[in-house]
Amino acid sequence: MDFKKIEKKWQDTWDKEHRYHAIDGSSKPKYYVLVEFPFPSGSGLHVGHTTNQIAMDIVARKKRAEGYNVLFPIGWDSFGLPTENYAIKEHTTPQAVSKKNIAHFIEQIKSLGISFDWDREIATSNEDYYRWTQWIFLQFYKAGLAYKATANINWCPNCKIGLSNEESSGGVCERCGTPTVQKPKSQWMLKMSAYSEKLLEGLDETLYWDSIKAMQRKWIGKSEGTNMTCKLSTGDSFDIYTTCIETVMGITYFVFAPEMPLVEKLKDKITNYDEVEKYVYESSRKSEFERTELVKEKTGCELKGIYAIHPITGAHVPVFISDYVIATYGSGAVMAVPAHDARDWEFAKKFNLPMIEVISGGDIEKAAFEKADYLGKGCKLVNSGEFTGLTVEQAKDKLTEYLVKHHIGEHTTNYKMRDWVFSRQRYWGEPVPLVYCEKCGWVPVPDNELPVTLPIVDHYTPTDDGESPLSRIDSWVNITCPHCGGHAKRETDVMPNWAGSSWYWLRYIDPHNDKCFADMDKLKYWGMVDLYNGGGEHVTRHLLYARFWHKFLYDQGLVPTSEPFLRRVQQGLILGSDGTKMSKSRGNVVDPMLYVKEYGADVCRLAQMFMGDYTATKPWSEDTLKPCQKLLTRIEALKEKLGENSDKDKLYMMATTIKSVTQDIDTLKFNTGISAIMIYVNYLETLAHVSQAEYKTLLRLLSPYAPHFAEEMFEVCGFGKIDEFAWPTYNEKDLVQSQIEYAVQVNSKIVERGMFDTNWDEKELESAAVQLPKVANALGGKQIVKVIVIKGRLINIIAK
RNA sequence: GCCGAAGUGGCGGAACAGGCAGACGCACAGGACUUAAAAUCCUGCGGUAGCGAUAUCGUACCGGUUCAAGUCCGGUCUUCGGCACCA
Repeated sequence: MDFKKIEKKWQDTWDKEHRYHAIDGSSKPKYYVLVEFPFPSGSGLHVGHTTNQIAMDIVARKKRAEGYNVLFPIGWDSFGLPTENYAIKEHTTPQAVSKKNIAHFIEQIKSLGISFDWDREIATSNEDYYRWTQWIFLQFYKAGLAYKATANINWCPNCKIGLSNEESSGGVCERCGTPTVQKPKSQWMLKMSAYSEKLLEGLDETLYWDSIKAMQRKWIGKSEGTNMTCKLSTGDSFDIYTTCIETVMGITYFVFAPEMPLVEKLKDKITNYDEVEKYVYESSRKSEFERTELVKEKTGCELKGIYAIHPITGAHVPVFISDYVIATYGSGAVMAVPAHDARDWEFAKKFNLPMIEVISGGDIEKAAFEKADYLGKGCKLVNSGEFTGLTVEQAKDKLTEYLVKHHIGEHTTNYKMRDWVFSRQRYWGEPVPLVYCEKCGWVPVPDNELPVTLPIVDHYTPTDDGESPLSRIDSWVNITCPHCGGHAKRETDVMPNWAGSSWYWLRYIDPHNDKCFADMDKLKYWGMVDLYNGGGEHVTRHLLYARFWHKFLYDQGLVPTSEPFLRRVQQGLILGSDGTKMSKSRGNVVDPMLYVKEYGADVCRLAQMFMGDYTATKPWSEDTLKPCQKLLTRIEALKEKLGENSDKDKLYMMATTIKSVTQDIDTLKFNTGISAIMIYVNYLETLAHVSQAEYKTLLRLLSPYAPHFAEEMFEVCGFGKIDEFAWPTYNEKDLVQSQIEYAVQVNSKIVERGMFDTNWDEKELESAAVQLPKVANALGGKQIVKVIVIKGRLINIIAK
C-alpha cells in the first residue's frame, strides 16, 4: 500500500467534510481534550509537539469512537518574545513571521492526520482574540487586581526586557540565558498574591498528578509563622517574620535586606553610612545570578551607631544589612538566631558574632541545630528565661501567646508566590488598554473601543532605555481622554506572552463570539477541560497563571467552574538519540517531519508511541519505525485470510485485546497498546482464516493510532464507514478460558506447571496439584503444612 | 541542600493491587526461499555450569518483613526533572 497516497486522500476528505468539528450542545456526553497550543516558531513542529499531538489525537479519536462529543481544538500562541526575536533575526515583521509560520505548522499538523477541529482555530495575536485578552485585563483592573508599582524587576540586558520571576528562575533569562540584573521600573502588576490560598486549595478539586500538585504547592510556598514588631534605638520600629518563634530568645542580631527603605531613612543616624551605601549599591548591581551563586560566602555590613532592642529581653543587639535576606519576602528583615539557623550561623562565624543556644540537643560549635533537626523530637528550651524547660512545641504556643498579649506579635501566614509583573517594554504583545490623563489618572479604554490595536510600525526593536517601542509613535500615544475629553497618553507597555495563553481554552469553546469572550451556555456545556496535556516546563508558570485567570473569572461570575482543568498530564521529554537534551548547539535536534516524508504519517505515529512510556524521559530512536511499518504491512496481508474462523480461542483473544487496547489508551500507555495489537496480529497470522468481525475489530483498535490506514482498509474491504463502527466492546465471560495454567510451587520454588479447570475451587486445585508427577516427587514423604492458592496464577505447597 | 520521578537482558521497554521476571519489539545467531542481495518466513536468544534433562545466580547496592519481593519497610549510591539563602 502506498501510505503517503492514501494519507493525502483521507486528510483531504476529513478537511472537506469538517469531519472532526465538535457540535456545541450535542446530546452525546462531552469530552474536552486539550493540548498546549504551540508558538509558531520558524523551525516548524518539533518532536515535543508531535508526541503531544499524536498522543492526544489517539485519545480524541478513541473517545469519538466510544460515542463522545469530543472537543479537540488547536490554535497559536503567536504573541510574545519568541516570534519577535525570530522576526528581528530574519529582518522581517512579527506579523509576517506569524502568518508564514502558522501556515507551515498547519500543513505539518495536517500531514500527521491530527483530528483537530479546524473550525475553532485561534491565534492570540488576532484582533478578535486579543480584544478579549484586553477586556479580561480590564476586569482585573476594575476589580483592583491590576495596579501600577515601581519595583525592582528582573532585567535582561540582552533582550532588554523586564522578566517575571518565573521567566528568570535561577537568575538567568529564560530565553537567552543571560544573567538578569535588578532594575527599578514602573510596571503593571497583577495581584496574584490575592489568590495564593485559592490556588492552593483548588488543587484538591483536580486530578493532576501528585508530582504536579507538589510543584504548584512548592511554588505557592505557604508557611505558618509569627510576625513580630521590634524597636531600634532610634525609636523606629520594624517587623520580622519567623517560622521558628521558639528560638526568639536566641537572637543575637538582626539583618535587613539592603533594599529596605528604613536603611535610607536612618541615613543620619548611621555613623558608617558611606560603607552602608556602598554595600547597598554593590548588591543592587549584582545580578540575581551572582547573588544566588555566592551562596557559600556570606557578605554584609553592620549599621553602626544604631542598635535594636530585643522585644522580650530588652537586650541591645547589632543590626546588619546583607543580601542573603530577600526584600520581597515577609517584611524584608529577619531575626538572626545563629545557634539554630544555618545561614545565621555562617554569617555569625564570618562576622564573629555571639551565639546563644536556646534548644538543647545539638552541638552549636559544629553546626546550627535547625528546626529540621529538633522538631518532633521532644527537645527542650534552655537559656530562655521563663520559657526554659518547655518543649519546642509548647514554646511555640507560649511565646506566641506572650507576643500577642504584649501587642508585639501575632500568628501570620506567608506565601512565596508574588504578584505578577504584567508589563513588557516590547512590541509584539497585547497593548495594555489603559490611558493616562493628567486630570483623571489611569482610565480604561471603553469596551466598545476594544481592541486597542497594535499599530503597524517599521521599527519595533526594543529601546536601550527600557521604554516600549510603542512610546516612539506619537500619533498612537497621544489621544483624548475617554473620561474628560482632555489630552491623554496611551500606556505603551504590552502584556507578557503568558497573557494570551491564560484563557485560550475558554475561547475554543466559542471562538467567533463578538459579544463576549465566550457564551455562558456553551461554557456550561463543555465545562472543565477533561484532559490537558503539556510540557513539564509549564507546570509552575503557565499552569498557575491559567488557574489564576480562571479563578478570577469564576469569582466574577463569568465562567461556571472554579478550576479550568480536571486532569493535567505531561509527556516525557524526548532526548536526542545520544541521550542528551535536544539542542541546536549539540546538533542532535530531530525533525519528525522528515520521517513523515519517508514513512508516512501512520508509521510515524505508531513509531513515536511505541518508543517507550509516554510519560517517561527517553531518547529518540529510529528503531521503532521499521517494525511499525512491518506491522501495517502484516495487517494488510491478513485481508487475504478473510473467511470463516473456527478457532476455539477466538473470543478470548479478541476480548483480551479489546480490553488491553482500551485500558492502555485510557491510561496513556500507548506503547503497550501497540504491543497488544501486535500480539493479536501474531495470533491471527497463525490461523487458517480470519473472520470479518475479527478483522474489523483489529482495524478499529488500530484506528486511533493509524487512522488513514484503518479507514482505507475499511473502504477497501467494503466494511462501510469506519466512523459508523463503534469502538469494540467485549463480554467479561470471554476473558475467561475453560482452563488456566498454574505454576505449582513446593516451598516457594516452582516445580511444575499444570492446566487446571478455571472454576475449580481451592480444594480441587490442591488435590490436582499434588498429583503432578514432579510435585509428588518433590513432596516425597513430607507432610503438607499449608497450601496457598492464588486464583488463576499459582499454588504454593508448604511441606516439611 | 530541598522537592519530585526513576534505576529491570546487548538495546527500547513489559509485569493489574506482594504471586511464574524479561510481554511486545530491536539487535544478534542459525536455517528456509533466492544465482545473489533485499524483503519475507521458521528456530534460538539474561548470566554461569552441563551434550542434556537440569542446577544455580539474577530487577543499582546493603539489610529487613513475608509461604512468596522488581513491587512493601530501613539505609546507601547513581541518573533525570524542578526549586534553590523564602527566615
